[in-house]
Amino acid sequence: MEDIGLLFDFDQDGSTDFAFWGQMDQNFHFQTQLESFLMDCQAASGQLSPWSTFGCQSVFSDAQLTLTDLDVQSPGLGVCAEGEGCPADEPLEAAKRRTRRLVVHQPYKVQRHAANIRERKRMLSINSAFEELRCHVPMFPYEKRLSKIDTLRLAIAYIALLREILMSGSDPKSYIDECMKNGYKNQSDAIWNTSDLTARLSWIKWD
DNA sequence: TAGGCCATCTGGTCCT
DNA sequence: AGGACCAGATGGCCTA
Repeated sequence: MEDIGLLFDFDQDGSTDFAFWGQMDQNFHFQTQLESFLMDCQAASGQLSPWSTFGCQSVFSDAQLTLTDLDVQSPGLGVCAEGEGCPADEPLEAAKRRTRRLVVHQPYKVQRHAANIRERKRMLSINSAFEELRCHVPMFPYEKRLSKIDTLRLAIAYIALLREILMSGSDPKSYIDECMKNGYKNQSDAIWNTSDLTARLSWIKWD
């Protein structure tokens, strides 16, 4: 039984986009396992842009085994070595050809890469939440994308103002107009410039 | 060119 | 033990 690791760099930027590792014994059916894994990758890549193309390069320059080893030990796979001018097949085949098999002498490295990938996915989900939040805070039509910190601060100020409107029981539009005329005094300590906030709200269609 | 913003990597800590 | 979460470090990109 030996450890193997597969590292995928789909966008060919030199960093690992997906890692897969496990143990392999004599009965290990490499092709089946790899195909099923690549199907997972394809499914995942649909959600995790920018993984749009398959192009794999080993990130371990000191890999102990190469595609030649893979060829010998998994004769059914039909892979060819880099630079052999393989025909352009569908992405799955291309990925298989470019996949590197590694004997993991550095299990920490592989685990670290897997952790990096998870962290990247986590950050992607946070960023998508920020995008969603940006859609719910008042923006000027001509305004460029808000930074994360500005999005948070504006959201805080916006929520505070909405609460005040609710508490006042008055019509939102006239409340905003009044704020524009007299200057909005925020009851909270929101960092966001409050006159800027009311100006933003004046763009909102309240009916 | 400095400063702001961001993505990524990394190691530490907490949680399941 | 492994994954989630977090914060610090770093480097790239953009803008004033």
